[in-house]
Amino acid sequence: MPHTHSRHGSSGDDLCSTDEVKIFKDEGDREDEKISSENLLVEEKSSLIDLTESEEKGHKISRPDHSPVFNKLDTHAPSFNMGYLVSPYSYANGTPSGLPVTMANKIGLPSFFCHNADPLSTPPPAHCGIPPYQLDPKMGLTRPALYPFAGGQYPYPMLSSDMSQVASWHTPSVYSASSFRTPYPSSLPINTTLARNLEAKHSSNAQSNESKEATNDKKKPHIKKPLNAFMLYMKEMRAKVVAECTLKESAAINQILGRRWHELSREEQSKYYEKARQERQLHMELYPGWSARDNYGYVSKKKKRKKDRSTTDSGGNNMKKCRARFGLDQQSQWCKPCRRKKKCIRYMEALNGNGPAEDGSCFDEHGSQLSDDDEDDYDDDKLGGSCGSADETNKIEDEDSESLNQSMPSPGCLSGLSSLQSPSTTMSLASPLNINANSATNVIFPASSNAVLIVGADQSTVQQRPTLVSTSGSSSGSTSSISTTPNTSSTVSPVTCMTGPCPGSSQERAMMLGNRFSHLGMGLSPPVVSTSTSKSEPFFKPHPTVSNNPIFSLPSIGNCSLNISSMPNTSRNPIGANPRDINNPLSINQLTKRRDYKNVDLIEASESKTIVAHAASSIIQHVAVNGYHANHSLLNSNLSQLHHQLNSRTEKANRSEKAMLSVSNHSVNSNECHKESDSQAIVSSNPPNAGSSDNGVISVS
DNA sequence: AGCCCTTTGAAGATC
DNA sequence: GATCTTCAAAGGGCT
Repeated sequence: MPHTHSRHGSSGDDLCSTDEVKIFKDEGDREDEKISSENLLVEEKSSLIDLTESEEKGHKISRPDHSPVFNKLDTHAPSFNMGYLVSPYSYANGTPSGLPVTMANKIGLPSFFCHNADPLSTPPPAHCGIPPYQLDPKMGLTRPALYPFAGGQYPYPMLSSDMSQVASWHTPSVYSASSFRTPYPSSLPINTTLARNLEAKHSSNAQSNESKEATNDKKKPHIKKPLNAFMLYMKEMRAKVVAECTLKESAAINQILGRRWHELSREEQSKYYEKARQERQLHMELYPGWSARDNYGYVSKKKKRKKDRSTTDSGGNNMKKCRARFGLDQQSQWCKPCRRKKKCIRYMEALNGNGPAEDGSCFDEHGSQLSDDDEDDYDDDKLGGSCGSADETNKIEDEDSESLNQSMPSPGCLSGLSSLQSPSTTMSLASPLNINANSATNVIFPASSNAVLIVGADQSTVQQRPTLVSTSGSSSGSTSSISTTPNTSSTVSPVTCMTGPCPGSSQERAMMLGNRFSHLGMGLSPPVVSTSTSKSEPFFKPHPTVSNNPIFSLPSIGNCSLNISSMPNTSRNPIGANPRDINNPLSINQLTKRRDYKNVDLIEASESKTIVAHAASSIIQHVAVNGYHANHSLLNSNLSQLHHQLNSRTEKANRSEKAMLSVSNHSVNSNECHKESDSQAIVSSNPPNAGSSDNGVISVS
């Protein structure tokens, strides 16, 4: 039950805060719920009966005794009936309380149980004459249940046979049906979980055993989780957004919805929290023994299986290299490299897809640790990047002399890092700032100062790795992202600077990259204290002040005016930082299109990127030493030069890039979805002019 | 065909 | 207790 006191007590500015979210959570003890319910009624819901309260006070047994719902229905306990049929809660805004839409749908409730079915919003007394549910083609039982089950297989096990109807036990019509009042054997399990419990209690009972077997035999119905507030909101608003927008991709739509969710007023959100709470409550009532745990692994069963298989294959003895596989006496069957003491091709092929890093480059064909000398042999192969696996990641720290080129630029490495991210903190490096980079690939460019540049890159590796960190509109179609600290939120720039002591050695850099890479994603500084005296500090300001940092409000570079500071500071994935961001000029669709250009001039692009990287590095160094000033002439001029260099060197590449960008811009501009708020994050992305700044992008922002 | 992406929130799992 | 992980909806994109 919502704690309204806190709801009104908190500042209304931060709708996104977790605290506020919790405000609307009913979770918590039912004790608390009872205690606070009266206040709630007074404050918000005085006009409506707090049926939950009555239910809890007079009907608290519903869950503990696990008694079949039928019994409850049979008794016509008002509390129960109303508790189920009419939401015990009303909305603060006066919206008639009804069963949550989804649950109502789920159980086949007529539309008047839906919150927005105004004419019938107030449910008639359960005993009143009500059109048979069969008459309602849409909301009746005939409609597809929200929780899909095989024909007539309403997830409520007890319903089983006839109780596909029970789906309708919530419906007034059924409720009034005489057949429904037929006492249902109380011994029948309410659901599988409850069945398990009951069976446990009566394990000695043969009958119970039988039913247990039957339960086991029967395919366990999948009871889905109740929808949370946001899910309910999405469900309700998706169609609207789709109608408003030309977007069809759910990922993009979800971004919009996510943003709008945060823009919702407190009251509006509370409505959905209420709905969600009701959903959960109803869900609890419907499936008393159900736990979210029951669904764990449901989605990822296949993944797990896959994983297990993979683990078994790669980690088990099945994956042996030639020597271990065939033995010394059958060297004729060894692959050539093995015979030459090089990488085991068979082994690698078997690993197929796991990336070169897993080819066991640190191990010999016997799987034993290699000495450095041995490793050198393998280096000759140049088959494997040094990144991508945990082992390799660790290696970065261990190998002092390993060049960053080996340890960093590999997309495989980045990909591996990206796999560490939390979905909620996923931030792609693809930035709206990166509109024009030719980069088909990227590079983590180690600046000699406090900066690390992420710019264009070695392409040879990228080509083979569809998933990679994308900085400048990489052709990577996958969402390449880097984990960031949860509280970080800003748009990444192609050139990411890090606060903190400059790693003087390659080891430091490697460690920094290895250990702090997650901070790079959004151009945010890791929680490293920067030297306060450093001139470069303003340039490499840590996250909290990122919005005030000049680097995030760089002067426009050519036609690419950057105004990152105006971007919404969402607590999660910043809009625009994501390739799938609908505001991102390099949204997924565009990235997808970009793929068409990916291989066109890859070499030229790569070459250009190297130049860019160096140039950007110089700029960074300069700024680090001399400090950064908005409209920094050096920066601008260098960028300008950079741009021209790029123009001249990658003219061909640019042509295709521009063509693509034109499409991209068109795509973005044609997106009617951008409300004012939505467009906040849109970086001005004018079609690139031939002469100015389309490449500026890389714009070291 | 099946997974991915993307969002927020709830809840279980893990440390 | 804090953090991580999974799942819930949706549907186009991708493999």
